[in-house]
Amino acid sequence: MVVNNIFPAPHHNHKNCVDKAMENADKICQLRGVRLTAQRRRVLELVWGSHKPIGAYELLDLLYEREGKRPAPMTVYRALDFLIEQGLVHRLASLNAYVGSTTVNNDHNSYFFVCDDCGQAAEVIDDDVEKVISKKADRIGFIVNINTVEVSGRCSQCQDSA
Amino acid sequence: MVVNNIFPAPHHNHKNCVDKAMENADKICQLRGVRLTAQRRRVLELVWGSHKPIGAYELLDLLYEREGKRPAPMTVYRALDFLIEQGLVHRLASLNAYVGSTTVNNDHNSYFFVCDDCGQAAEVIDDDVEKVISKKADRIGFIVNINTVEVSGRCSQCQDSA
DNA sequence: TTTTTAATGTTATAATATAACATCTGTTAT
DNA sequence: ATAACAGATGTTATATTATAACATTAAAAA
Repeated sequence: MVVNNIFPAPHHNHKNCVDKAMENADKICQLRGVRLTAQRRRVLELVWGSHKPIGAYELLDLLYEREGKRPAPMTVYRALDFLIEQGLVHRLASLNAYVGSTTVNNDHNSYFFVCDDCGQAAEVIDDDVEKVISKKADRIGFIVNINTVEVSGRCSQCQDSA
Repeated sequence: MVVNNIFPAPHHNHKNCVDKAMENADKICQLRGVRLTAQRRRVLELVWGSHKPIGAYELLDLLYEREGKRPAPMTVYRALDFLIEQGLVHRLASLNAYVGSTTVNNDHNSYFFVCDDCGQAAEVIDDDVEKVISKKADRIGFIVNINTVEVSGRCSQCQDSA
């Protein structure tokens, strides 16, 4: 039985999510004394605006649509670098795509469920996976730096609409 | 305390590993009625020959060294596709690189520890991670297809030689 | 206001991966 | 044996993702 689906409902008002994320990002950057410049803000908005992980070149296309001119790839990659550094965005290695972080200023570990069908990604906070990994790591004398955990499959909504 | 380091010793005789892997691959392909052709065999040998995950274009370079002419990328990618399909090789998404599988014909789940320092990757068979993930997946009604679990950090040997 | 640091612009190119179609080779059926 | 077929390889072109290097501008600090 599905206790708690964490994938966003198909027709929820995503603008709210974006707005909240942007407010939060502003707050965090101010707190940290780093600059969420216009460019970075634009990119973060677009990343959040997409309901699924979005590629760097898709972001370029969207910037083109929005601003009338297509910036160089560097522009987007630099913004993404900053956002990732600040934990505002995650990169999904299995997709070469970027997604807004729902866990900023949260020192718990998170990982991702990615639906092969609708393409959405859900970030999960769950220390259990990290615990198991670090237990194993201890046993082999490995010092963990970064856990890349990306689980592909089918979300409950897509199963229902099969 | 390090109970069991699974990273290969720095100066072990790697040729043995390769030979065994190749024998095993021959056996498996025969059993399955699929063809481990000369090309595929060459690529598998080179993947295994590298003591760390190797990129597709590095493989091309090696093929050039070995055969005197550089094949087209397709050649290598096609061989890799086959090898991955047969579970003889894994692709590490976090590195865009390929590594010989130590767990062919083993239905247990495996994942990777990757040393940022020496670059080596160790494949671990350990159902615990998979169990934790699938428990979480159940709770959110997610049907798991593939687990991408790649843990970066520092292996015990590299810590010793710090 | 200088000076110096951080951010952005710009051009070029690296690195990874796939599409599409032609040809060859090994296997199966006749 | 040989025709027919399927699978594997060859070949050319191109898509996709990402970074390097250096010039310029804008913002913060001295």
